[in-house]
Amino acid sequence: MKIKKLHDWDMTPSQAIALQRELAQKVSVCGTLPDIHLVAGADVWHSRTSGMGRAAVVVLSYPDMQLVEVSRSEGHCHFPYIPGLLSFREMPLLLSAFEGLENIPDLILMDGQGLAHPRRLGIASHLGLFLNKPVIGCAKSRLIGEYTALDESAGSFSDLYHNTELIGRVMRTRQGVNPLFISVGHKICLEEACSMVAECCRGYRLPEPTRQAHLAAAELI
DNA sequence: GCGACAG
DNA sequence: ATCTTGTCGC
Repeated sequence: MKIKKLHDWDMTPSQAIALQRELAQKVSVCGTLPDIHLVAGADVWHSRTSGMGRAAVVVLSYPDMQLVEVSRSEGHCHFPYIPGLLSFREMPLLLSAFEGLENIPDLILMDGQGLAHPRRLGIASHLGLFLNKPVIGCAKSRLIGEYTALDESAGSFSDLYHNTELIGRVMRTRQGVNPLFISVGHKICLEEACSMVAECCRGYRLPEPTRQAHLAAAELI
């Protein structure tokens, strides 16, 4: 798929933070979804020894959740992992993988936060600006925000707040497992983001697009 | 100053 | 995140 070049990636952490503050103003935190036929999942795998990484994007049919396409991209990761600056480490590879995609997804589930970020520009929101598509942030753990304990049962949830601001939702997708941290990435509202994640689950903790992207990044697909 | 901290 | 088999629990 075609991707517009918003900006370069060669910058210092403090420049990256300034850029995040600017880009956050362009994020669309609402929007009605179009008809969904294809849903993509994206994830990045990192080697512990070499500085190499591998991004994987999978496209699944909706609501069947059948694998339609896999696109991967490998390379060296230049930017270090710094909490709050994840996209500057993972996005260059991720965008290469999206460029190789032939089937254009209607919606993307990204492994990581969207608005649930100190400057409201987690990797899911950042990705949404590049792709100009609806993106949902679907993280496996918390970056920021507070929430009250949720029930152990599948489907239970709790709102995630940063001070008084609602920034996401903590959702148990399966009984007895740790919850997921869902937040708006781009061009979607929190309610729709949560219902889409729930509709993409097939008995596992992770929704199928994210789960299969994780497998594809580890070359298990 | 100290602890917390997506992947 | 990565390295990794069996093992414990629902």
